[in-house]
Amino acid sequence: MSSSPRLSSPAPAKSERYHHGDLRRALLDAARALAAAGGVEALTLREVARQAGVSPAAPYHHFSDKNDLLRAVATEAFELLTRAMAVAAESTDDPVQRLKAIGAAYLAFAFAHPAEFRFMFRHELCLPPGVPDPLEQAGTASYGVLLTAVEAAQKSTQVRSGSPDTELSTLGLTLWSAVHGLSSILLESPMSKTSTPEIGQHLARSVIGNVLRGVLTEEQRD
Amino acid sequence: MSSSPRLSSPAPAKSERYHHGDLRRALLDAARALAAAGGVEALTLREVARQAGVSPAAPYHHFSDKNDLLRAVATEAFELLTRAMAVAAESTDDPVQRLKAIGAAYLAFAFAHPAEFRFMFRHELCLPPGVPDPLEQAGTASYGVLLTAVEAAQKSTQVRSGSPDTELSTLGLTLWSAVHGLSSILLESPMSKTSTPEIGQHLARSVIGNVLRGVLTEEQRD
DNA sequence: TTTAGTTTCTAAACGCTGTTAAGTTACGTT
DNA sequence: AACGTAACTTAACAGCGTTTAGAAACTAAA
Repeated sequence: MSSSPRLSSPAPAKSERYHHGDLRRALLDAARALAAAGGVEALTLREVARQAGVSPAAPYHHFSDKNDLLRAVATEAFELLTRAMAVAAESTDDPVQRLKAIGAAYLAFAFAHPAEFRFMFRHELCLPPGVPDPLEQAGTASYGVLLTAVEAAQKSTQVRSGSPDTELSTLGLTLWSAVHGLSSILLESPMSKTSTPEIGQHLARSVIGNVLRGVLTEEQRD
Repeated sequence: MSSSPRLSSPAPAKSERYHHGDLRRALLDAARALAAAGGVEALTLREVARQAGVSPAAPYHHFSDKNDLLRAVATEAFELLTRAMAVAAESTDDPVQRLKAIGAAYLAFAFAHPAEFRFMFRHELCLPPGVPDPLEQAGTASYGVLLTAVEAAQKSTQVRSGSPDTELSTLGLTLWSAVHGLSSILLESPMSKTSTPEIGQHLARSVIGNVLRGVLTEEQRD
């Protein structure tokens, strides 16, 4: 008994304990919830602390900065995106369909997490060059899923001839640009309120189809 | 003489006059300069007023809000973009080359005005739906330049057959997505410091070429 | 079990921001 | 010349990010 006194006294509610337990996790979750509810401009460090039930200075023991907190949220969002793209990639064995599935997953992520998507790519979040940057790594990992699928598609289908620029990097960049651009436009445009995720998915299929037709010889229908 | 007393007394320096003359213009210019120098986060309403040599409350006689000032800056940026795209469209008579020129102009604008480009598309700048929004109109005008060129290209070249989705809107959206996505990625990516405008132009040509190949029957080389 | 050391938090303050209210100055008109 | 209006200033408010100093709780060794 005396060796485990904690069992005798019931654990107080997290909000009443002086030491939070996992404040870092709570701060990240609160930040995510605030961004989802009111956009990035509603994401205040003081409000995050308030939601977690701690003082305004408490977050500074877990994040060096407000930017540091935002960077961590963005990094986790990229990890989620990477997983979603990887799951989509495993949904089919056909390389072209796989590319379409990855693009659809990308757009679905943007619609599911609009607030995070809007600041995941902001360059001011990145650390200065030279310093290892988890956000940059997480973004590169997402891009890597696409690049792998592009490479597979290139091997299995003939790359359109007569085009000197259809290297891996250019093909991947073309696809990433098209899908990222579409996601941004649908998300930021005023018409985004009227456009449902279903419309977005349909447009994504069309846009990806258009691009793939330009890049691969084999034509594949929706 | 008495009818034009201003000529007798030399006009005092703008900074010394109580009435600024054209404070609205000065605020817009100062805002643009601040954004160009230090990004959007450096664009403070108080600093804008400081640069214009007026008190922090003065801007409120010309803009209802900080957002209102930002919206005006973004609107003017869209007007500049529209002009640049229109000029590029007139640079050639070939419809496909015209599309490439417009895309290159878009990317060149993004590189020339990165700070403005980064917030021109933020949806929180837009007015609530229903209210006539100059920013939305200016953006639609830019898009219109592209749509007109796409329409011309569709008439002059055969649209690739067997694709049910190659309507005007989808084609335009595909091109806009690809070019906008590429601009965003090049601008926001950490590698953007190393990528020169020339590299960007080259990538733009490749990406647009890839997309056009998917959309139009006639193949045209760079 | 006490003690020392370290981590995690609070309280209070700083300068900055966007914004508003009330008062002042200059302009345009009659 | 006087008045009404528009453009500005001064002063203040709450809220923000951040820092400093100190209190509280956990950890581990004596």
